[in-house]
Amino acid sequence: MKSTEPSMKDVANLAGVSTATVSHVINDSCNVKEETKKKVNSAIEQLNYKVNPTARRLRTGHSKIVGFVVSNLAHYFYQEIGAKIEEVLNNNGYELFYINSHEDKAKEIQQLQLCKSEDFAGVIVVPVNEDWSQIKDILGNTPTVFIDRKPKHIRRDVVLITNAQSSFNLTNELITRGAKRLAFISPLLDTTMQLRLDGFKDAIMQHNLPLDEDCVIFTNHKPKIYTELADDLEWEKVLDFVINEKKVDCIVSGNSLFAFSAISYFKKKNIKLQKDILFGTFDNAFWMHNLDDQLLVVEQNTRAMGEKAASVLLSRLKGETFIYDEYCIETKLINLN
Amino acid sequence: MKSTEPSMKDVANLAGVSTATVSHVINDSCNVKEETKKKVNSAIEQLNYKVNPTARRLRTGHSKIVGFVVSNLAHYFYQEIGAKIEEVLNNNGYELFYINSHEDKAKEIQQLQLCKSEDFAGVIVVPVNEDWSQIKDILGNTPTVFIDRKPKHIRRDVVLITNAQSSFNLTNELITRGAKRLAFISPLLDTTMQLRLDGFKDAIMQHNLPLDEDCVIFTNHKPKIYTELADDLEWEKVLDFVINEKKVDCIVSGNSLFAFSAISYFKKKNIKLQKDILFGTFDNAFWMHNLDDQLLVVEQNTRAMGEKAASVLLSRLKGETFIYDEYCIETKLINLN
DNA sequence: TTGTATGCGTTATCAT
DNA sequence: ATGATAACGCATACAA
Repeated sequence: MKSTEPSMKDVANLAGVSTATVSHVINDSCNVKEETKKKVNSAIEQLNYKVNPTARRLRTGHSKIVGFVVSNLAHYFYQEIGAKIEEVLNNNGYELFYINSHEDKAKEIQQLQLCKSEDFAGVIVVPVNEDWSQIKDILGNTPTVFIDRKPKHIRRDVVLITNAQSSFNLTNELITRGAKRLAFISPLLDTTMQLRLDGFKDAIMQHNLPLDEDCVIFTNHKPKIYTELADDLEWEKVLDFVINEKKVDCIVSGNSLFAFSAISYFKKKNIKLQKDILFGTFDNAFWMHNLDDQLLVVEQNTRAMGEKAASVLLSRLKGETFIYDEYCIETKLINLN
Repeated sequence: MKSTEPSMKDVANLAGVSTATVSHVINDSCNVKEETKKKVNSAIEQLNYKVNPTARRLRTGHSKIVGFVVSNLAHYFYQEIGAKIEEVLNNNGYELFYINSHEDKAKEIQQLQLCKSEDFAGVIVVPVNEDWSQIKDILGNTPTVFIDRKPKHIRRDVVLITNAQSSFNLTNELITRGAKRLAFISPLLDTTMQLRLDGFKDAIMQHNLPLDEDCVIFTNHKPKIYTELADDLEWEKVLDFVINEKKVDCIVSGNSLFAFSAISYFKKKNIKLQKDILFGTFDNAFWMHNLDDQLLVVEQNTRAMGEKAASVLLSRLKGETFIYDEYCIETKLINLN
C-alpha cells in the first residue's frame, strides 16, 4: 500500500511519453496520434491514475465544483431546490457542495470568501446579507446566481418566484372566502417578504378593505430548528395580539416556518383553521399533508427554480454573455386536506 | 480592480523580506524577530493578503475542510446532527461542506473519491454502502468517522445510538400498553435497522408473545422526497396487509420516513393512533408536534451524536492514536401530543 | 505529432 | 534569524 497517488509523471514513464503528451490526452488539447493515445490511456488504467484536482486548480485557477450557499439548509424547501440543482450540474460534470450559512451574515461572508479562495467554478446563493455593496467584490468574477432572495446593490442573475403576484392571489382568495380583517405575519423582513407584503396590500386595497398596519408583523426571530418553533412564546404573543385584540378573521403567513408555529398555536387554542379563522401561507411543506387542518398554500415549483438556477449558472460557466436577469417562476394556489 | 489576488511574493516585496520569512510568520514555523513579524503583518494587512489554500494544499497535502457525506441530506435529523458538527469544527478552525449521496451507492463512492482527491482533512459519513471491503482504500488514511450506520468490513470510529436497547424499550412499552400482535416496518434494512429489529424481537420473546416473521417488513424503497411519501401505494399495500390480514394491534416504525407514510395512511383510513392501533416509532421529528395523533417516539440526541462525531474526528485530526471504537448515545422514550 | 521548459503559490530544506 | 531554492502535480507556450 503506497501512500502517494500516482502522478502524471508516473503515467508518462509507463507509457514512454512526456507528461505534456499525457496532459494533452487527458484534456485532448492537441491532436495526439491514436496509437500513443492508446498507450497513455492504458497506462492510466493500469496505474489507476486520477488527475490531482488541486494541482490542476492551482494551474488553471478554477475547479469543477459549485457551492450552494444556503441561508438555512435545514429548510426542506431548499433541499428540494438543491436536489434539482445537483442533478443538472452533475449531468454537466460539476459537483455540488452544500454550505449552510445559518442566516448569519458574517458567516455567509466568510463562506463566500472560502468559495472564492477554493476557486469554485461558481456559486448559487440564498443570500442572508441584503446589502451586497460591500460583499460583491469578494466573489470577483466567479459566476454567481441568487435564488429565492434578491440582494441589493449587486447585479447578477436571480431566480425568484412571482412573489407579489402569488401573494396577491393568495390574499384575494382568502378575501373571496370572506376575510374582512387580515394580518400578514412572517419572520424576518427581506426583499422577498417585502414583495409578498406588497401583493397582500394590493389585494386588500382593491377590495376596499381596511389595512391595519399593526397587523403587519415581522419579528426578527433568529431561525430556530423546527422543534423549537412549536410553543414559541414570542409567536404566541403576536398571535394573541392579532386575534384577541385586533380581532382579525384571517392570517396570511409569509412562509412555512411561521406557519408551523401558527398551526401549533391554533392547535393549542383549539382554533379550527378556515372555520374559526381563515389561514393561508406560502410553501407547500411536506409536513402539512398529515395535518387535520385544511390549508390554503402557495406551492413553489422547486424543481423549476433549481432547474433555472442551475442552467443559468451553466451558461455563465460556459462563458456565454447575456444580460443579468430576474427569472420569476410561477406558483400554484393549492388546497390541502 | 485587479483580477488576481496578491500572493506571498507581493507581501514579501512590500515587507522587504523573502517569501520564506512571510511563510514562517504566517505559520510561525520558525523564530522570527518581533520586528520583522510586525513588518510582514502590516504588509499582509495592507494588501489584504489571504493565503491561497489551493497552493498550500498542493504543497502540504491537506486542507482545513471536513466533508459531511450524508445518505439523505433532506432528512431533518441529519441537519440537526450537522449543525452540531459544524459548530464544533468551526470552533477548531475547520470548515464543513455538506455532500448529499442520495442513498446512491455509486454516488457515495464517487463523492468519497472527491473528498480524497480534494485533500479534505477528514470526513464524517452516514454510509450508504454496507460493505466497505472494496471502498475502504479510497479514503486512504483520511480520518473518517461513521455516524448513524455502521458499515461492514472496515474498522473506524462509529457513532450510533443504542439501537437495540432503544428498540427494546419502545417495544416493551407498547406491550405494556397491551400490544399482543406486533409488526416492525421500515424502509431499507441496514445494520442499524437490524439492531432495531433485534431489540424488537427480544422484547416480544421475553413477553412470550408470538413473533410473526411476515409482520417484519422492509421494502427497498428508494428514498423519496417527503411530499411523495404521503399516499404512497407500496406502503398502503403493506399496511393493509398487516392490519387487515395479519390483524396486528401494534406497529413499530423503524424511522420517521416510514412513520410519515404510516400516519398519512392512518389518517386516510380514519384509524386513531393508540386507540385503534398502538404505534411507536424512532425519531422525534419536528412535524410530529403538530399532529393530533398521540405518538410514542424514540428521541435521538442529535446534539450529542454530532458533538461526539466531531470531537472524535478532531482527535484523529490532531494525530492522537486510540482504538477505533463504537460510541453509543442514549435515547429517550417520549410521548408526543 | 510530441517534447522541453516554465510557472501557478505555497512549504520546507538547507544554507548563510 | 533570514534567504535562496527545490518541489508539490499539472497545463501550456513554444520548440522540435
